[in-house]
Amino acid sequence: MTSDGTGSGLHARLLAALGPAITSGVHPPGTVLRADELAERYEVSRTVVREAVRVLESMRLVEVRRRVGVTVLPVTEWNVYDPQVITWRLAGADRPRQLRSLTVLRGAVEPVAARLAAERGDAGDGARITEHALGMVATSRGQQLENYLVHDIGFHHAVLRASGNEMFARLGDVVAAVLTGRTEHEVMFSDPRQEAVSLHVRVAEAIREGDGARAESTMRTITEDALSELDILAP
Amino acid sequence: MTSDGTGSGLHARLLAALGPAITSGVHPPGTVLRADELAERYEVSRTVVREAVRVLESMRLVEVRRRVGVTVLPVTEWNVYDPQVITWRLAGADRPRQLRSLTVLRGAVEPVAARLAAERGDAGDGARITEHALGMVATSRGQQLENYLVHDIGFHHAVLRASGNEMFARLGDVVAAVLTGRTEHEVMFSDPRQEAVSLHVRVAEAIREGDGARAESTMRTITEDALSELDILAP
DNA sequence: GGGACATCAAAAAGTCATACTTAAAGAGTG
DNA sequence: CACTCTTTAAGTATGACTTTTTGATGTCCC
Repeated sequence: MTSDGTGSGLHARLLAALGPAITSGVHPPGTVLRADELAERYEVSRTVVREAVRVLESMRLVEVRRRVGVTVLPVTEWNVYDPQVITWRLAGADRPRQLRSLTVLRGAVEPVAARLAAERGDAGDGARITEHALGMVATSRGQQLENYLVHDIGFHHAVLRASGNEMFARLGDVVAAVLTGRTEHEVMFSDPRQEAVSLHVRVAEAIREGDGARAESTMRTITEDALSELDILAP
Repeated sequence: MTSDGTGSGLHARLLAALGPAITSGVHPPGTVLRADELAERYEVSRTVVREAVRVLESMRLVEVRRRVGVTVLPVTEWNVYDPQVITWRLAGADRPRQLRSLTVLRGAVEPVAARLAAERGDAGDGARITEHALGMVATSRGQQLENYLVHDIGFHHAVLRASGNEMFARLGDVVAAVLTGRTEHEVMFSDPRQEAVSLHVRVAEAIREGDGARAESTMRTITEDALSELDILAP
């Protein structure tokens, strides 16, 4: 398996070249690419180009019409929930905007997910969530950011899954990407704030106790903090 | 342009056959399809099959490995935010479950979107939203469900766009699909409830006045009503 | 003369068949 | 148990041909 986005085949490699090129604005909306030209430029067969283009089309990054070619669509058309598109955009130029959009989305979804987890989750869910919250506590001091991140991601993932809602659960990867990005790129030299850690523990408690309202409001504090943190970094 | 999902090319038609077949469980997870077999069954060339399969792969409905074939992935892998996947699932057997997931998602997102619309939206946004709310009022009596639906969709779409958040805005189509489905399939012989209509008007007012808290809580009432409505229909 | 409509040719994607390469699962062997 | 070897199905390349669409050319009628 290829751990990064780049698959094994030529089509996947072409996709990994074209996708970021489009989302980063190298080929701005309205640009028309011709399939033959792409085949020549990237030294692959038309077969390969067609497959990659079909995928871009399904992501609504491009539209392909006969006698015209492959036209890059405006951002408003893009399937911004597609994991690949999210990855490409997070890696590219409008990373800050993307990070903000996703954090706002988290702010809408995670508190509700926490409430549902408290109301509908079973003991196993509560245990998993608590386990990660405690893991965060254990790794919150002494420059163990990597391990802390694992538990942070695990915590949010577990809550989203425990909500029992499929759409929420699928946002786990998005949250993971945001948290990872924060640790990697943004300023986070020091240990995480103890206040943030304790909020996670309190969410876990509320969920275990089945207290939906408290789980929701506490989680809302967490997501609001995440948003303010962004505002401080990029006002 | 093809008004329905079925595109013009053979690959699109094959996709429109395979996608629903997978999401509806005709080919349950774990099923292995061979490309050659598909080409024969649907009487198309391997080129066409490959293009369709590549798209299914990018939706994470299938995984394709050499020497194995095209394997249908478990539901937990599917890109459930992909508009096409949503459409297919709404048209298929697990429509009720899908409708519920989406309605819960609406319940998380729309109230927050309404607050943001009130806090950040401009006069034009307010005007558009109000226009649709009034349109709902005007069409709420006398069996004008079709026109009512147009304004209902327009209202929610306008609020989501006015939120200024790209991710929220992209959920407009999802909401439209849910509302359309409700009108078409579920019991909705009679005129809409006046109470629901007036809630929309009040959200519009709150947004125009920049009252984020009121916009949020009123919208929350709307989405909670939508959820209870589902509970009544499918407990 | 000018606008509306029909016709036509070129361009680029769409489709197909074929030949060949490559990776990997599974059998067979030491 | 590890190693090799065969077989299988996907991956890639290419050439020939079809189809759609657009923009240009041209014609007719007002």
